[in-house]
Amino acid sequence: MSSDPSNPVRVRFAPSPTGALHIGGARTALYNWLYARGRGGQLVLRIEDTDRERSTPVNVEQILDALGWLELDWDEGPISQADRADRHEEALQKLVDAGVAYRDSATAEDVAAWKEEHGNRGYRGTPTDDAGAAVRLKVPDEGDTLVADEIRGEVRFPNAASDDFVIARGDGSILYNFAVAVDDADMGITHVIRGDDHLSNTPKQLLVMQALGEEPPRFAHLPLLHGPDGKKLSKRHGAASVQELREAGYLPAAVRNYLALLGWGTQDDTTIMSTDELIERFDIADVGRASAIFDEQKLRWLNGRFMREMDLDAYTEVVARHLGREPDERLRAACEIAQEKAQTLEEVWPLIGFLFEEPETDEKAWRKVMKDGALPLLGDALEALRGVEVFEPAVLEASLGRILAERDVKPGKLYQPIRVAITGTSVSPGIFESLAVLGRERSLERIERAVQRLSTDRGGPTSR
RNA sequence: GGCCCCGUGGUGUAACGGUUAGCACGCGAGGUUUUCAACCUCGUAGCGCGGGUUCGACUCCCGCCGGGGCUACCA
Repeated sequence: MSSDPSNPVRVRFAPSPTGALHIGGARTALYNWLYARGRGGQLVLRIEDTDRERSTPVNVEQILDALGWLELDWDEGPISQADRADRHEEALQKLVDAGVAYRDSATAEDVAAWKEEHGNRGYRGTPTDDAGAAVRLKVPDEGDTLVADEIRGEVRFPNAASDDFVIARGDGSILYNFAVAVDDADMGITHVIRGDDHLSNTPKQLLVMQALGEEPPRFAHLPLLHGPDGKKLSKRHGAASVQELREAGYLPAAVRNYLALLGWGTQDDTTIMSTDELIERFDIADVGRASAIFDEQKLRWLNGRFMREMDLDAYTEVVARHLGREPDERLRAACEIAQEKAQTLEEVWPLIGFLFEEPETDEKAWRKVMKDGALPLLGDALEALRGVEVFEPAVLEASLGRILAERDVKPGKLYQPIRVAITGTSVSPGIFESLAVLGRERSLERIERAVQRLSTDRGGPTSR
């Protein structure tokens, strides 16, 4: 686990630049980061800003933003591939001059035809002088290209089955498998940790590095992530990107913990870990080989654990940021009584909203709770609340408790009507705490209103 | 078609050539309780299939089945 300071670990992460940071990509980034941090190295980003084929808008900012939210830090690699063009051209020329790459005018159809004739073998082209032809790398006919994968072990790819693949288009622009190999070498990348879908690309990149005479990095290919239906994870599976996770009210620390556990586990069954502990314990060699399904339920649970363990100031802070409010005293008081109940930041407001604005009454809850007996009990409650010395939970509990004894009713008979009266719903923080934070004046107001409505309903046509 | 990867309960995982196959989420039951949560207790459910190797396979080998990836002048 020790790192050689003269040869620092540099792991690189290359997210797809076409949109939001996908959850699978986030896990890859996290593993890269944990591994780098655990070795005293750094995470290096390589983002392609060119996407000519699909012509989708490239959104680098969005990805950097998501990584920042996850609280991962990085070293910026080449963001603009245009800036790398000279270097790519140079490497390409070197290979052509050395005769390990050659121009070939064959088109995709030509290659298909060639395979028709030669069977399922790797395509081998015919060198041409045509300067407008694509450049292909020569792949040996014999032997295997060996990928020494940190997770999969040694994987062999027979060279004979591999095409002389195109590394530069006819117009001179270079292709991905060539560009990454050159960039990784130039950036001094020591480890490439990425999705399984790149395993088959690895021999190509290895071949390029070999031809260039560069020392290849170590590779680790992670199992892919799928949605609950077993299909590739996508939008229709709910939250599929880091941005959506943030909007749903998850905490970065919880997301890191959860993502780390998606493909990796500890031998002693530890589940909840701080990020320092993750860094300490994580090793890429321990990552599993089977693809995993992203299931939000466990994330919710884990997030709830993290939220409950925060200290009140920090909690108030993140809640305020999520709600776009000021973390003032009132919000702090609201957070205090709601903290143990919410699993995500999104769930906080429904619990405390009644403290900030007039609640809308949940009619279903009203009908369920405002039954016979509610009216006189609410009357008693009003009286008790008016007469109470200080509006504090313990005092309120004692005072309202006396009504229970006098009337000989179960607690729910009294507390649920009060709850619905002041919060509008049957689900809220503790009733005494809720009353205390809401304050005497507004509590009385809302209960009076409920009493009024109850009285009216009784005499109305809907009563029996 | 060719090449490659993968297969432990519903989900994420742990372990091991020999254990009653562990833990967590979920789910179910009970407890606690002013609602909902939280918390506590108990429970539920798994080694894809078939051959080998072995005294003994979830574990090693082969085949099959199933899932996935690559097979672009995409990244």
